[in-house]
Amino acid sequence: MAASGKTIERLSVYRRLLSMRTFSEEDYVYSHELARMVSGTAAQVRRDLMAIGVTGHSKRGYRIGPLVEEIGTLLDDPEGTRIVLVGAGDLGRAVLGFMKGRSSALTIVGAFDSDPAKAGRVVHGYRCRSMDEIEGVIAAERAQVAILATPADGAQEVCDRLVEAGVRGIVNFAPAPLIVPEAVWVERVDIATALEKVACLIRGVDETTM
Amino acid sequence: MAASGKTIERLSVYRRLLSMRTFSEEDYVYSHELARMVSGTAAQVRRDLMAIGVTGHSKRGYRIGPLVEEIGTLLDDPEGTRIVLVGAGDLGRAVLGFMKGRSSALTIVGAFDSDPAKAGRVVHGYRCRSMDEIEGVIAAERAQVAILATPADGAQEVCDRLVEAGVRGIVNFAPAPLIVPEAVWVERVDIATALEKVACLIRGVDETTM
DNA sequence: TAGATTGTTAATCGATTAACAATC
DNA sequence: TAGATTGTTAATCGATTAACAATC
Repeated sequence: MAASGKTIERLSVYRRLLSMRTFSEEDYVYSHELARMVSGTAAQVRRDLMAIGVTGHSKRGYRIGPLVEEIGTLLDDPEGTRIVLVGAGDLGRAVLGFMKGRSSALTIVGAFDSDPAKAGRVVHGYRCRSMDEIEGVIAAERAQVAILATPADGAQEVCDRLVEAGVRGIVNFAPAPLIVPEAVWVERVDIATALEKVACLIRGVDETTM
Repeated sequence: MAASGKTIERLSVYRRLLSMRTFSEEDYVYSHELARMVSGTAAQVRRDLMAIGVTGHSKRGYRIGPLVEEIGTLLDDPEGTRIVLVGAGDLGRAVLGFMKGRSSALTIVGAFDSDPAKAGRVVHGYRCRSMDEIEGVIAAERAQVAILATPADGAQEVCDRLVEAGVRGIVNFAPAPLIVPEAVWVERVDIATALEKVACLIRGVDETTM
């Protein structure tokens, strides 16, 4: 029941991996097979699955069907998660493309941009709206999550509006830290930092290997 | 000297925050100020700065100029990091937009797409090339890092080519885990998982607060 | 049976936080 | 001085890994 953030991330990956391939009702997977796929350890996989109460078979491993279903019980809100996207630039467009035709558990209920010129434009099947409408849409659709794909400038201001309007979770692509009330969860996706980290770590690897 | 991955991430954020505002040679910052900006603790900031050997002043805090410079000494390769981008879809475009006119420490030396129709097209000032050329460009430019912004299908195949061509670090946006030799560092940026995690955690928060 | 895998506890590892003497 | 901050060690916390009895 008490699954940590890391466990949740890995469960999400397990599910995606298992869903990518078609499997029959009778297919099983071993913990070490899942581990190899995610470059982890079998013990960790078993612990993750223990956290959601999935139980395996000591000779055949875990039945894939029930496993995927049980991950869904943890990850997916049975009433669905409704998401607004702010920022219809390249990144916002990429996210919309990602979402199009994906799981019904996550639904984009509105895309917004501060640029009035973008209002009305249709991106990947989603109509871009003016920021004026965002509070109304969040309320009407009961959106719980926002994706912030704006530049750093003004990100905090948008964030404040989102929180005020009732959003409880934010995926933040803006290269700026957000200050939010404790009840709001912010998941940072920091592309610039990811790049700098890789550039730095491959230098460290060199030192160690030399 | 021995900075962990987490410390490197935070140092990258500190630097960006400090660089965003203009400061004079005489400006100082306290550990608790930096901590508040990143929603961390002052002790953690001091530990991070200790790791790069930066020393503060017991009454005024840390001088910003030398601090930013010292972070650069750790993060930036003095000879620069040359990066190839694979996948010129929405996401690849977003990354190119990000990089345009940024720090000289990271340079995009080539953008590639498997779609021959995209070859020759110019995106954010970068000319998109055919995948046939990628090994040549990596060798000629001595590119150390690749950004993988392709769909999951074929990501592993592209990855293998990159590694074979000499790339030692990969920022992986493709929703697929990559199998690489131990000497290659993969930094995963998983948009789908970030969304699922937020959607899941805001439910958990509810339970705890109730 | 023999062999391989699960479920789970104990041991390890690493990172964060608390605490406080030293400093200005 | 009094008060606030740094530098650093010790304590805590959490997550990962190792280990192994139970199971098939």
